[in-house]
Amino acid sequence: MNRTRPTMLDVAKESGTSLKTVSRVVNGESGVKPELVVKVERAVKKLNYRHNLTAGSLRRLGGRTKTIGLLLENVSNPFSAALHRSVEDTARARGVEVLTGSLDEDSNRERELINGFIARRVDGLIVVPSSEDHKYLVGERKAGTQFVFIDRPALNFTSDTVTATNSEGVEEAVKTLISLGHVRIAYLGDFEQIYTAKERYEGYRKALRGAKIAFDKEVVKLGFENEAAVESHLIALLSRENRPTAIFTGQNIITLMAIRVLRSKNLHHKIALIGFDDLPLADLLDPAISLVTQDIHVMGNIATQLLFDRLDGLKSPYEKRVVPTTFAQRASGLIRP
Amino acid sequence: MNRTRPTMLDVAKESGTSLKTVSRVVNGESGVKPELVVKVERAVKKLNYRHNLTAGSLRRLGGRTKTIGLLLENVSNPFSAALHRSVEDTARARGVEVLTGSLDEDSNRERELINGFIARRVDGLIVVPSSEDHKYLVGERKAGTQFVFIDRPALNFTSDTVTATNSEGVEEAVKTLISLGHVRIAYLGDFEQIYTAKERYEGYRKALRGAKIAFDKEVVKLGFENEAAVESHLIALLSRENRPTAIFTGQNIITLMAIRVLRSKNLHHKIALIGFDDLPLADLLDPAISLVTQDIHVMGNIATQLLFDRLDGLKSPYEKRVVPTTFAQRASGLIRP
DNA sequence: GTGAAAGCGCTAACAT
DNA sequence: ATGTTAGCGCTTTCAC
Repeated sequence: MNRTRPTMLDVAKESGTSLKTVSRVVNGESGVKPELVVKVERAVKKLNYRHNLTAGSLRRLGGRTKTIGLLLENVSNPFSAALHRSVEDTARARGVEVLTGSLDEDSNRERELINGFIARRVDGLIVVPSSEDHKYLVGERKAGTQFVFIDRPALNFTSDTVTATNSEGVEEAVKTLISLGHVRIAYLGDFEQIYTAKERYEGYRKALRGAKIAFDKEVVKLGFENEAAVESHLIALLSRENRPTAIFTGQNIITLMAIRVLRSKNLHHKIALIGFDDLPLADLLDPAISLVTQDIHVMGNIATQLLFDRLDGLKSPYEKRVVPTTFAQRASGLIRP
Repeated sequence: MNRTRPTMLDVAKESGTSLKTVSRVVNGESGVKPELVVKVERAVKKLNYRHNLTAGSLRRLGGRTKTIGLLLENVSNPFSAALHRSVEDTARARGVEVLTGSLDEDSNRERELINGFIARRVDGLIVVPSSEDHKYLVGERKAGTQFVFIDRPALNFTSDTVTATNSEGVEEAVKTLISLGHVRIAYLGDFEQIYTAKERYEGYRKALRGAKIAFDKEVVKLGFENEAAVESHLIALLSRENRPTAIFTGQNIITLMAIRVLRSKNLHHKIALIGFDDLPLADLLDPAISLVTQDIHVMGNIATQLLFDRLDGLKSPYEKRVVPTTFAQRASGLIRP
């Protein structure tokens, strides 16, 4: 516990060289006589020396720690977890480690975590934002910390951003429902404050407008406090006389709930359903569930690469990268009115 | 980019106090006159000062960084992701951040990541191990880094460990199959080198032994190179004349494949299936899938707390905590031979 | 090619 | 209650 780790000076003494030579060897710098390299390496092994990167970053020009931060909605949801993996893979190739945290749609938590990560001097941050104002980051960027936003753009803060074609993806899917003859198409999504929720909802409205279907607010609901609220809303919706013949769900938890409720009412073969975001096993359900999905791997990869480009000094205008969604049409989306 | 962040000295000058007073205020230490606190806080705000925790840890007794490392099998698989979240929550309550990494059952990757995290001077590590020998950690622990193993124990390295009742959980489930009259019960699991795989398989054998059912190696297979191998094995298994009447799958990807293959052969209502590990939507499939699941949240919480206890100086013998599994019996596990 | 000295931003130890 | 000084382990700078 209290024994302190050996330092470069200890290694220098053990190997009969100097501090600086040890530093050169440990950092793989060229221009050290091979026999000294061997001596140093022997001493490193003997003393079980471990380089202290954090001490080095203190003096190093630019102060880089080779650590980045990743802020997700919730590390345990499948979308966040997949994003995490793709960021990790891209970072790994560069010897960069990643600090992670869950924001739970809480703007205070966003600020706390960003502060916590900056206190640990991450080189940059990849953020799925949970707040509605990011101008507090201006000072951080000036101080050298880079930011890339993913899934949702920053607000009041121009920055590199990677998003999906939320609106277009939904529009395409809803259009297929319309082409099957559906007119009363319900839409259940997240609160409009959430960028992706707003975009997806916009796609739904565009599809209706394109087909000249009158908008019916009775079958639209945005924002649910919890899963139970989704459930009771669906039950009410399906109990109406003039119930919808198709449902579009703008998020995976809502989709899940819709599957459950349709089933419990034995309507799963009668009412069409298309959801946004992937759902494991969706193709094995009866009926198989139609989904609009995002290419998470590509999104994470682009975001991480963009962050590294900025850290490497890229000075071009901030980029808005948009990654196409995929429409997996399956039986639940092919049910006719 | 190149502008350097303000330091405590800058804040001291700006506020007309000294370095040490700023340090006291920033660290929330008591015994500073309220008016000085105000002055310092004003200067902090004005200069946009951000405390540098890594610099502090260099001099601080014990050298703690308030950062821990978490090594998982793969951050994007549901088990790892859930574990991650529970560790994060427990760590958050203490102001500790977490560095994460995926090992992919690769022992080299385990050493690399542990070295990388130690180079960043994490206070401790929570590890789902992927190697077969951990005596290389003895020196690290002596140097002050603490370790807790989760899901699987360390080898050749005595340490705190949190595991589930793998064997007992499988035994109970297989016994219910036997009680329904099944005799030819297939077992498909992971390679025996993986601790949990071995334990689960042991539970299967115990259940057979207890019922005096002769062991039949024809229906047992441990270890698959990839998903396709699982699939082809299952197809062969189910094409036999004397095919099994029930299947136990020791891991979620194998369970998934079993669901798919049974369905494609239209045997999903004829052959019983029970799997290990949770599967989202399992209760919505037809038939609903019986599963033996782990209480991941509890496991992560215990492991993290144990790590903090050690960091706080707990000197008692290393603990082996075992968390009970749960058997969710559903239709697929109730099919009779 | 190698080393000595200074100093990164902070906390510890010791004044005052 | 506040300030001063040394030094954590490293990289930089510059001298040899």
